[in-house]
Amino acid sequence: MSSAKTSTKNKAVRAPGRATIADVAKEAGVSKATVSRFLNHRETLLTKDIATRVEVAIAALAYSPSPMAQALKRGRSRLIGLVVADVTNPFSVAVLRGAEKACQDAGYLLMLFNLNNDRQREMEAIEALAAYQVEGFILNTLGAVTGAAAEAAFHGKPVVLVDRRHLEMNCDFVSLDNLGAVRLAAQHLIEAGYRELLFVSEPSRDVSSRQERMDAFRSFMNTPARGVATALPDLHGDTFETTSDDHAGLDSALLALKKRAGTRPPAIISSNAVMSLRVVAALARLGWQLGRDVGLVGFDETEWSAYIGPGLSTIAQPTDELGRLAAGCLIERLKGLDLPARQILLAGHLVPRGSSTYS
Amino acid sequence: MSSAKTSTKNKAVRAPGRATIADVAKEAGVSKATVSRFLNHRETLLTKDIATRVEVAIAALAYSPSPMAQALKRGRSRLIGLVVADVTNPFSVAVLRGAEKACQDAGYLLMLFNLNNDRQREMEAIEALAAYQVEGFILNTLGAVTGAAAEAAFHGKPVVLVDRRHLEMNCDFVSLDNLGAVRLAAQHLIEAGYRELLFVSEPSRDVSSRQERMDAFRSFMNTPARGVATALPDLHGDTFETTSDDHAGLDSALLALKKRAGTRPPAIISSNAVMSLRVVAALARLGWQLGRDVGLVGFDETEWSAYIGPGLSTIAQPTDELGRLAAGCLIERLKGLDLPARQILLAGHLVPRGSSTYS
DNA sequence: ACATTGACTGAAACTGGTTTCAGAAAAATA
DNA sequence: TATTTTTCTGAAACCAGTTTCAGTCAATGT
Repeated sequence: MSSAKTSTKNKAVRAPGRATIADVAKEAGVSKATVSRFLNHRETLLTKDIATRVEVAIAALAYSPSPMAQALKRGRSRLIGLVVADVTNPFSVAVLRGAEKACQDAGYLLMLFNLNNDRQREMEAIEALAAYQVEGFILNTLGAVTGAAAEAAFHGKPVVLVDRRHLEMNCDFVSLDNLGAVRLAAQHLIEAGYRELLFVSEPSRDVSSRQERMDAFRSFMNTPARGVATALPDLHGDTFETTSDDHAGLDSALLALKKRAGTRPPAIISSNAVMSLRVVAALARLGWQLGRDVGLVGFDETEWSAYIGPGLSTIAQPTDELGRLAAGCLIERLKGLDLPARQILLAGHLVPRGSSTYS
Repeated sequence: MSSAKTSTKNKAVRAPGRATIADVAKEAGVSKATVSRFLNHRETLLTKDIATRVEVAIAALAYSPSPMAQALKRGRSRLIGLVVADVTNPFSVAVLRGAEKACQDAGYLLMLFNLNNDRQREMEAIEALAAYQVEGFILNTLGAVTGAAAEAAFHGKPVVLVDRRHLEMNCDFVSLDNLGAVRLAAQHLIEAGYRELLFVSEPSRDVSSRQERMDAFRSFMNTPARGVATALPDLHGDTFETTSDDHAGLDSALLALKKRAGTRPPAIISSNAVMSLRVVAALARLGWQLGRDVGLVGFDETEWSAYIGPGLSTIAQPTDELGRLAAGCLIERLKGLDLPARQILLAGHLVPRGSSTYS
């Protein structure tokens, strides 16, 4: 048994690459199977003597098993695929961050794919990630991959949708409670004294969260009993969608809003941070003062919200929590729990600032 | 030869998972080796007849090879590891985006690891990525992994540093031309009429870009001949470092600055977007008006820069280009080119706005 | 003291590819 | 036509692990 000891050091030369399980086995004078057992079942089914021998060998060679090889045999790669429509969106990044943290804690690594808002790339992304045997997907996308194609690509692997739901897909969904959030924003503006409201959004087609927010706004404005404000005959709301290049359209929509409002300043709800900035830019073009000439509440709290003009009132989303929950849902399923599809809606909260102060 | 045709359809049942090379081989009535040859050398060394048979089989089974298995055998995984100190930093995200694009174009996928500014995690990150056989690293980190440990972890794989250089590492480095950028900012403020300058930065220890910017500022202020302004006896500059929780410290530094400046408004250069916001917050606490009471030029152009107060003057970094170049450098090396370590410094440009208008 | 049981361990097969090696068929040469 | 060469293909080994299977050995039962 001590004959192996003689040749302890003369084969550590294998220049490149890392030590393999075979190296460890040789070093410890045992079989690959035993080393593998040590790795996976260490306490049970291994003699203390041999276990320590393997342990020493592993330490000596600084061995760590190749996840690639493990993935190949087990089919489990400890990888989670994250597809984001647009990394530039601070919301996406915040979610990404939460998800990344949860994954790290659970021993998973994230593979990232950014679509750059290109629908074409969605299928590509999912296939690329699937090829790498990711065990599950977190999707914040346009939903271009549906039906049979999706089934094939996901191949039974769990999927969690964040912020944007795809109706055809029966899977977990984690998002802001858009209905409640819109109500929060509208209620706040009404209580602040504004009567003429406009909800502005980027094109809502194919993006469920935008649709939900617009629908929620319309429904809120049409409901006779509006909480605190039951009898406000002069209250009126409208919605407006605009693409990122159509400055003129946005400007004229705002002018029309002003005209409708008469002497009283109107107010705007913008559907996300990108949209908020576009509104702020439009107001700058028109020479209107935020808060004085027009009220504004924007979805998405950011680090800069407080410093735009008199401070931008926002609906803050629990982004970190959303990301963590998304990853959490996925990991639960990866542990084998066979739950029905869940919808998790988290409440947002209002951060009132100068932009929604009627004066 | 046509006997194989009879059993074309009866084994397509293998419920889960994707088709393997063995399936394709069976379907086409050839060996795995032949299929592999088709995949890798299609034109050469394969009869036209057989090639088409394989091609058809591949199409029929919607086969695509497993990158995992390929990685295992070849040692090449088509994966690039990206380690970011802090995904919340818009600069990091912008770089990430550029890098991701370049990687996609070259057929690589990014594996992302976020350190959340935790030095401890850096080694962890690199080892995790190395375990997955990433072919190279793009690092925007604290540089906690050095010397022998680094050698072992990187194992000869190419590394590109972005924005933050680690002196001990001899590898490609892509960054803003900090010297030029600082000069741009300072020159601009001086020309605008400011005479008392303060460079504020987050703690510069271990972050080369912050050090370089501070050094550049000091050296610029000490140089007798300052371009346009040769004889400005009242010109004076100072630097200040502050942690993110020390509001009071920043406030008093600004008060001291104001005192030094006397009747004339002083000006500030902030070393990145995060710092800019902290300065803006401090100014809000002190009740000072940006531009009127104090000038400000901040590093990093963002979507919101234009809307902070009278508009925040910035030094815009070519972030997208930085990311693309970083990935590009790496991919070049992966193609086998054996170049010496390069330093690529890109010029920033000034975006003047209201915050640096002396009035 | 002998049979049976149980606990450990190693050899070998397997994951899904690539590559070497050697053999068969076809083409080129004598 | 016989021999050599070339071209193409398949069997098998390999990558780095896991898992099954069968066998060794000591401990227990009778």
